[in-house]
Amino acid sequence: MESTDQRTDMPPQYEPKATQERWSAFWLDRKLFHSEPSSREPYCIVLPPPNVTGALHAGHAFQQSLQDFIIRRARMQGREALWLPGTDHAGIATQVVVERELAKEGLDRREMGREAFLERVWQWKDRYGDRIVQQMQALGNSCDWDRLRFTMDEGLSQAVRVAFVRMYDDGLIYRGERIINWCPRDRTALSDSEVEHEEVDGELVTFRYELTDGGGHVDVATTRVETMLGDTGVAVHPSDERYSSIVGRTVRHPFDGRDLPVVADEAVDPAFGTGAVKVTPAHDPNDFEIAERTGLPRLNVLNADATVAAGAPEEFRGLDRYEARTRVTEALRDRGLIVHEERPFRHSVGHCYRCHSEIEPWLSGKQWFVAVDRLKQPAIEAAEDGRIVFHPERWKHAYLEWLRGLRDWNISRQLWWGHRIPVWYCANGHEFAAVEDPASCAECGIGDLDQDPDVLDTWFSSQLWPYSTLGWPDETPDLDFFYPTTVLVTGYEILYLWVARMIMSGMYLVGDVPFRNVLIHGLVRDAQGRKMSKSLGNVIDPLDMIEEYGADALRFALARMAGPEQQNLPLSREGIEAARNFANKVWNASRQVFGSYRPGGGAPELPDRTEWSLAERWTLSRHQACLEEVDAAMDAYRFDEASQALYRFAWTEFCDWGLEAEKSRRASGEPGERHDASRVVAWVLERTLRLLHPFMPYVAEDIWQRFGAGESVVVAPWPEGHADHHDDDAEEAFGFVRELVANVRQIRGIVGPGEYRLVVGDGLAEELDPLREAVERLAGSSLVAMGDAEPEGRFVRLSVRGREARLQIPGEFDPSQAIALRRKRLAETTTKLEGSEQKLENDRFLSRAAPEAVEKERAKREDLSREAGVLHDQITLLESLGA
RNA sequence: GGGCGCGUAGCUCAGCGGGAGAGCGCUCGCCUCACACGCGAGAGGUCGAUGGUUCAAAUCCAUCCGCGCCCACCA
Repeated sequence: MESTDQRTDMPPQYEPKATQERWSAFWLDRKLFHSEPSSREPYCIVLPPPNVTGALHAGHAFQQSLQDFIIRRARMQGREALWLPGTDHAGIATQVVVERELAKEGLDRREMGREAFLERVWQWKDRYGDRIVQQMQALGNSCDWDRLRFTMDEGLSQAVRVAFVRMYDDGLIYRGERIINWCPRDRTALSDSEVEHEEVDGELVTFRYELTDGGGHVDVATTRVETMLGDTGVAVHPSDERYSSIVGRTVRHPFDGRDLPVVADEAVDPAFGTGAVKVTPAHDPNDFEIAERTGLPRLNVLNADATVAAGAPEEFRGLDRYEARTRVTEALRDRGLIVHEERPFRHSVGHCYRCHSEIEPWLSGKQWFVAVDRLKQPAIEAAEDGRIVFHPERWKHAYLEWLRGLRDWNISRQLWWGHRIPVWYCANGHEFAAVEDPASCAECGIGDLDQDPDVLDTWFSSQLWPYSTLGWPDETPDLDFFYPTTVLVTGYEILYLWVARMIMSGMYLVGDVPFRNVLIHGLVRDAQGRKMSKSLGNVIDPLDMIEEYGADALRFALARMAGPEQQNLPLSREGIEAARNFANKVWNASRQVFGSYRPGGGAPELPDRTEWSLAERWTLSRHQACLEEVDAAMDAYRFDEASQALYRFAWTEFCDWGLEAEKSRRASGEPGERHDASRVVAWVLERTLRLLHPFMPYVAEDIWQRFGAGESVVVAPWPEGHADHHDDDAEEAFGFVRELVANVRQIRGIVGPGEYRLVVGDGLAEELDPLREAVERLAGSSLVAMGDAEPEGRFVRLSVRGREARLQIPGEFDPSQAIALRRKRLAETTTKLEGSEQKLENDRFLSRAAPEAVEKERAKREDLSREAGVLHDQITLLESLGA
């Protein structure tokens, strides 16, 4: 037999760093993560592409770990498992980063011009685009790196154009002049989903419009006084009798003398404020619609940077919007038109999801929109009839509600970095969309063409991700084989921004759902549930954690908190450390096993059933239970449960009892016998490593390789269960042993070291005989049968599961001495306890102590009280031993 | 305004109709020949409050209190 000692190169502590480097290289070298269409069952996950210029954070680490757990298991289960990675160009985010870089050099993109600027962005991308990919690899992600894609690479850009043109020609994309969400800082339009609403403490100002004919006035309230510069009317409810006499008349604008009609419209709530509302069509979506219905004109009084524009009276031009607010209020006050000064008013204001500036509802000129009415119906049905399943299911309802209320999607951005809108305008006023850059007008043939200057919303390309990465619009073998993908793993924060749109576009462009399952997870927070932020100083950098504790530890810690119902996922250094300790535990269990087991060719094989000891039967039974739990949990995407089951089995069952019980058997005997005695634990270990591999691939691989059972645990078969390993008798019998041992240990802990003898009746002795060595080792006592006779000396009666035993304690033991010691300590504790109580009492009467100090004192009293209880119990036990 | 989630051991959470659990932290004893990133033994909870359904409720229902999130064209 080949007899190399697998343990000689296993140090007492697992060393993650070298292990990770070694096996990463090995996996990539062998292309174990590469996948092609085959006769196997397809299993595909597309990675939600992180920002190409971003850095890997704890949220990425978590989300990607979940995907890796899934795909590694699927691969072992014999599926053709593809995890397709990539990065996103992230329009605004990237453009802003590069603009900031340029600003350091004193450069401005508008001065550089579009082409030069884009060149700089590409340089940036080439320089930093690999960084996040390398970071993803450091996690141990088993992505098919040969298929790495980027939303602006050639193929995906082509997909964007085809999608656009198809939707344009089908009337689903149109250009229109509507109120949009404008970010004055990024100077671009945003979709509704990119606006975050926040409650803000504002002020409600009521001011007065005098009727032009001098016959009275009407008061209106607003939180945005400055927009009154753009008012073109006043609206009241049609059935509001207070105002019926002034409908149709006009009021005079105090600053520029314009006459503003008073109109009637259903949208006005008569119960709010004065029941009359100023109408600013160019700066408020509601007002825009009122103006549409009533024919009021639109007057734009803001520039793109939210300063007051030329359409406004001269005295306010050029002012910033907030400054204008103050100045307009002052001007109104000067004219005696303020009815109520500012009243505190809490209302919700939109903010840019990127830069957090206040969003300006603005009439920016023509923008491009996707009409959603025809797109959303199939997307609704796909979720309703279960072609797409949400995990947890409650997100389905959120998704459906959002879709039902969805309005047209603004997709044009006034940026340069992104997919330029493939629409051209000719000198004759024709407009057309084209996949390839045209040389002449599609309608009149003249060559004088201008391409639309805007680029598409980043999410327009992202929504194509599940199929554009597989080759769409071409009907590639990949697309045919892997689409629809199996499961999408993502956070709830982009359910609308991204997930819903992938479903809508996938249904429309490809004709089928983009994925069959959607796994929605929570957000990674710190141990106190707070968001990780630099200002709080609570950021856990996954790369630091990998450096310090190893990738396996980080992954396992992430797995353990992956409960699906949580919105917050607390990640702490302590949790990662605990996972690191677990990896080390597995490592050392292997050292133990390889101390006697000598791998032959192939995986360990179980000896014949008749040769299993009780401890082995119990271990195999527990292992089978563990396997079933892991399978059920992973099928339900419950990685917290799966990792918990593995932790419990590997540590508290396999190591603490399974391995310990076998130690004595292996300690004695010849080398050959030792090997035989290890076959069961070796078999269990090898299979446990396979179960552990999706979570802790590096340590699993490093140990697994020592069995010489195959190329790599990455492609080893996922363990099949052995239902016949369930062994209720062994569970019962060994459970009894565990309890008996625990009882003995408890007494030994109190009495102290020495020679103990566990004395049992003949019947029980016979039952325990096969376990004699294990029991003696675990309990630290020799086992003797004495029939019904009383043992000599001092002993404690034990009653475990209805069976009686007596533990004879060391002859030299002197209870009175032990009791005296305990009594002394009890007296000390009691004194301290009384002191503590006295102190609390004094503090209560004098109420002078700081609350924190009182709390601390209370905790101290609690501790002392508990200690006294424990000592008391010990004294009682010792006294029962008789003096 | 509409919807959703959460309140269980000091901390973070699992359990969701019949035994109150895990990790970390804490106390005590141990460098026991795989592991001190360890071993053994402990302490610690009226499962947010009230009422109801049930033979039985942390677990189901109702109300309330306290956190948090999402959606919404609240001037």
